[in-house]
Amino acid sequence: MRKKSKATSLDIAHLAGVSQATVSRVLSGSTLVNAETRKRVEAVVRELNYKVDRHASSLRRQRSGTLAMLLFEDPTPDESHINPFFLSMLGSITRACARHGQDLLISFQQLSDDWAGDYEDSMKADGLILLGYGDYLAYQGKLQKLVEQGTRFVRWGAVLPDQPGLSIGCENIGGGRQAGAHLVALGRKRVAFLGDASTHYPEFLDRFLGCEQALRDAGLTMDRALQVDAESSEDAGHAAARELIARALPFDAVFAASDLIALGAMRALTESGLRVPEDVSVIGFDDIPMARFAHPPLTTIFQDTKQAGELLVDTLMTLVRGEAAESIRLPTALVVRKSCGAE
Amino acid sequence: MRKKSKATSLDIAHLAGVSQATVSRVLSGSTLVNAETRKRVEAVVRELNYKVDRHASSLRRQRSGTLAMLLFEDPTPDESHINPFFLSMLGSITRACARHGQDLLISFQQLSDDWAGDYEDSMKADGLILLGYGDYLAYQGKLQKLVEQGTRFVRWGAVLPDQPGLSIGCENIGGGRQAGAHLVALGRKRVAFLGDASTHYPEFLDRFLGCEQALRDAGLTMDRALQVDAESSEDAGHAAARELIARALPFDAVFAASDLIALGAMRALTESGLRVPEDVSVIGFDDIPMARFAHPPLTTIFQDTKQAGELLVDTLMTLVRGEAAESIRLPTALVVRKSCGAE
DNA sequence: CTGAAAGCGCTTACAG
DNA sequence: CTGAAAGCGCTTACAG
Repeated sequence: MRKKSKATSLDIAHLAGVSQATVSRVLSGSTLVNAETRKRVEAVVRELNYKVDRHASSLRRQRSGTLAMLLFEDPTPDESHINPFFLSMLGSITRACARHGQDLLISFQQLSDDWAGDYEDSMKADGLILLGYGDYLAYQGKLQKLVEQGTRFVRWGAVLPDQPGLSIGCENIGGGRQAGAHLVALGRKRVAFLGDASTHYPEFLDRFLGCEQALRDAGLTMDRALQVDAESSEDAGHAAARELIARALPFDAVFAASDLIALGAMRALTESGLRVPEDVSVIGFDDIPMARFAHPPLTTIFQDTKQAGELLVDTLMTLVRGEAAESIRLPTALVVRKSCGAE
Repeated sequence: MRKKSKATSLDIAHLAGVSQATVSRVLSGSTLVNAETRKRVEAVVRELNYKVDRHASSLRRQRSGTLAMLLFEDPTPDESHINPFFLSMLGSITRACARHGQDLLISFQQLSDDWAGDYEDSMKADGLILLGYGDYLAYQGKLQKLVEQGTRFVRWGAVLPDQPGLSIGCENIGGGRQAGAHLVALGRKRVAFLGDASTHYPEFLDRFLGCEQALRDAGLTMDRALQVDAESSEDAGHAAARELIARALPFDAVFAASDLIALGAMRALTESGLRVPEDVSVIGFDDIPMARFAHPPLTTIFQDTKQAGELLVDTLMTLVRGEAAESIRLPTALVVRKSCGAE
């Protein structure tokens, strides 16, 4: 059942009556080939449906023509579930790779894995796209080492001043401000924040800080007693909201650091007899597909995952070509639905 | 900024005082190595953080150690959006590949692309996982050619009698029966079907047929005038439901061929002033993540995407090893929520 | 514009 | 158990 052995460039050369080197030149689009010769070779190539052997080519060129997308998540290493926010980037990352003529490898990684070793040193990939929430401080050192090794990578996440390597992320502070301002405009005064708000989770922290700024502009403050840690998952959101309720402090709005947290929180709120948005406004962050199906539909801060995916790949390719590139912060947008009580 | 040139097996050999061949044997886990020698080599390997060059290894072995997951969708070739049903398989496919020590390549494909050529002939992948809804009849010939070429592949889809190659799919007829039986038990008598129900879309057809059987068992019939074509998307579901309503025939239930169709249909129904589930029961198929967030939460037929992903990879690897494998049909399960009016 | 030749870094018969 | 050697299928200086 093994197929008839594949044609090689030497076979093509014989059939076209040229040297193997010339076949290679034709296929790599070299200009150093006579038009006639090129035609002849191309005809044979088409006829035999010949394809350049990727490994031989990569071995010789010392370039794999492949990018690796590594997903790492602290919480559930054995889960086959992927954070929907990253999932929504997958499509545009895949397409952007195709546009650059690159193949895309995808893999789950633990914090303990040797990312550069497994993908770059083994020549499997020319560059890495790092996606994943998790304790930033915990893998900062790891990123530092990647930089020292000269590994080419780009990560999605907060764009921080002294970070190792490049990031594509969104305007988390700006997004937080949009959320806070919306809540303020609706007359909310006691805003709870669900999600970690420490330097371990800089994206969440910036969202918190942005919201705080918006409240301050309105002469209000964020009460730290209304902040509950939560990683980005529905269950964590549910637990955090229950904890918030248990604290028995008054609040009239919940700003969830992510939509998943917001979804879990709405469930907990409803279970406790609190009405959304009548009793409490809920606003999320991300605008994942599930957000608009929530009940009530979730008002949230949109992050442009399509553009994010493209930028991630474009930036990485710039690095792979050996050119300089910079971190980028994407603007966010408020998406008003029903969960805050607007309209 | 290029990193210091990578160590090769020859470097390791020199440092360990053995031949390059021995280093290779140690790294490929050969038993033909003295325990002492092995220790010595492994120590050097660890110290230099040496990794076998993937391309040199694959070129020599004539095996890529990689599987390719090809997603093809007719409708929106330029969209970066992926059908959520396939997205939910991605996690388990990724993990299953890791378990088999295989890398996973992911790519969008057009029906016109040369799948085998681009991935197998070029040695990029040892086998293909084909995912995608689309006109079965249109690519049946293509699958036939893959078989003739000896390309190793497995697809997700209907398990049909004379199909080319192997499929992993679910019991579509059984699932259709479960849907029909549930509707019947609820007293519904005029069941509409949203989705293509022809041999071009065998999965949808089987679901239709299964539902029809369940109705027949109860002395009822499916009225073909209540069937409206729709591909698996929310917009198509919305349009199909509008078309159904426009036909002005009485119906008290909608069986959507997929959850996406059901979601779009519920929206159209509501817009037309019909209440779900009071006026019309709606049941979907797939149980995508969005289903339980729908309003009302969508009753649907569950397909085990986690197991599907594992089976897809396991079966493909069996083929890659040159062993015989078979198509598999997975059981479905009724998931009762609120959209049919049960409870 | 074209060909002969070297070499990318491995794996695996072949000898010993 | 180990080493010397061939060769996987390309790309790319080097000559002409």
